[in-house]
Amino acid sequence: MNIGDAAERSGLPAKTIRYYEDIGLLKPDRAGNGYRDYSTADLHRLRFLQRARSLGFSVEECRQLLSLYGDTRRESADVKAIATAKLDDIDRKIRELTGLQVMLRQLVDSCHGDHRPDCPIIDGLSGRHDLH
Amino acid sequence: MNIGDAAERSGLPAKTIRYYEDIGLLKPDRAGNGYRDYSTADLHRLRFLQRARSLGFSVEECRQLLSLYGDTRRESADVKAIATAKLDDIDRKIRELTGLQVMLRQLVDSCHGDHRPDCPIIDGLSGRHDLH
DNA sequence: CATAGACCTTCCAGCAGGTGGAAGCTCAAG
DNA sequence: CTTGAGCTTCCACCTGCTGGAAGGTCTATG
Repeated sequence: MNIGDAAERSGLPAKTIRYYEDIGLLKPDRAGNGYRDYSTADLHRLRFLQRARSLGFSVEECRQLLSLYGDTRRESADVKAIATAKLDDIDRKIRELTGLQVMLRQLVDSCHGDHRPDCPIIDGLSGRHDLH
Repeated sequence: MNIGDAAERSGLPAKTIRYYEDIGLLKPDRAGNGYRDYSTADLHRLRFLQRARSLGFSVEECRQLLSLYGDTRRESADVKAIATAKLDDIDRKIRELTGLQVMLRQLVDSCHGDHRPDCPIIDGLSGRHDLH
């Protein structure tokens, strides 16, 4: 399978697939004409990467997961540890963003948004008033 | 005030402060010895940057906000528009992360996390089962 | 058989937003 | 006078791609 098909079937751009090969996440065969030739196993790896990346795993985490993926003697607990750490990250990010949301909402709501030059958002960000 | 003090008082690393100068976000004076000399106005800008960046504004958005900040004839509505757009971004990010959280939580909860080699997380990420 | 256009290849550059380190100057304390 | 902290510039590197140039290849049509 050519890279275009692999791209379409994995949901990843061809550029990204070549990049993943560059950094050693997969090594597809080459056809006689020099074109990359993706097997169904390669396609599995690509789909795995697409999902894991979109779930917020870093490329390095994906690399770890892929090495566990290919290892039939791996322990389920190893994988769970990575996923659980990621879940903690996500929890933290949501909490941070929610904090920002509250702060920014306060700023926006206190702004009259008209033609007067004074603006509570600018004042708030400049630290003239304490937002906490 | 030297860069070290400015760093401590603004909450930004000295490296980052120099970087912000490089990209034209501020232009502190220079003392006779060549050291950067930060005024209280500079410090305001740095604190502004620290807060705005931590609130998720991009550097370019900060640049816009700073130009509005210094412009006494700016319209409050301009600032409100930027902040409101940012709030939408944050809402969207929180929704996305919450989606990921649900998915990943399902995977982690379905994983027995023991010494057996089969692992629902790997299986889920590899697309063998549909998660939706 | 020629040619057009879609596909593939490699390589090089750049994006955001910094961070790390080397080499060298300056300042304050003892 | 020396030591160590702090400052300077410059250059490279980080993540995770993305865009583009220059060129080879494949397929359909005339």
